[in-house]
Amino acid sequence: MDKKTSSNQDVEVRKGPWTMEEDLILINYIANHGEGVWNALARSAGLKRTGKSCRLRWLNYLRPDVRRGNITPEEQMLIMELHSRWGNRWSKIARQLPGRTDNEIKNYWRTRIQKLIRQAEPYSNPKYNSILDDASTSYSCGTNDGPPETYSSIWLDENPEAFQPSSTMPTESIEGFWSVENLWFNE
DNA sequence: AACCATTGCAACCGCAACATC
DNA sequence: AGATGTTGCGGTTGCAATGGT
Repeated sequence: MDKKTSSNQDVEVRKGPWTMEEDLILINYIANHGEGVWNALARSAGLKRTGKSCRLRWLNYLRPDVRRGNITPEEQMLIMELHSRWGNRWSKIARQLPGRTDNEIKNYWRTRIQKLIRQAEPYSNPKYNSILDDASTSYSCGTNDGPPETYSSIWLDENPEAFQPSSTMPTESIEGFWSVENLWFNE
C-alpha cells in the first residue's frame, strides 16, 4: 500500500498516508514559493506524489487556516441548513464555513448526520425518508423549492439540549487551528 | 485477552470544466 | 477547432481506532 509505481515510465509515485517529512517538505516549499501548478510543484519540491495528492493534502490539512475536528453545534446547524438548500454541493457548503474543507464536511455528513437521520427513521416520518433519498444521491441544484422543514429543525427535535447559542464557539475556534507539532504529536 | 463488527476519516479515483497552446 | 494539461468536485475505498461480546 505504501509505494507504487505509476504506469508512465518508471516514475515512482507514492500513495497512501503522508509522512511528517513529506508534510514538512510541502509546507516549506509553499512557504518559499507559494502555491503554483501542482504537478510542477510536486516535482520541484522533490515529492514523489502527484500534484493532485499535494493539492489535496495542502487544502485539507496543511493550510494554516484549516480548522480540524470539533464541528460546533452552530456549524452543524449550518451544514444541515445549507445541505437542505444545495444538496451534496460540498465545496459550496464549505465556503460558508471558514476553515472547513469540503472533504471534512462531506465526511461529517456521511458519518454523523446521515446516521442521525437514519436513527430518526423509525419514527416513520415521511420527511426523513425523502431527505435520506435526496442525501444519498444528489439534489437537483438551483431549485429553491426546498423542504419547508430543514434538517436543523429535525436535528433540534432530536437534540433539544444540544444547541446552546454562543456558548462554545470562541475556545473551540481557537483549538481548531493547527500547528505542525500538534498535527503530528498532539492528536 | 482475543476476536469480530462498526465507526470515522484520510486519501484516492474518475470525471467534467476550464485554460493554454 | 482540437489536443493536452491542470484544477476542482463528488463519490468511494481502505484502514486504524474503537467498542462490543
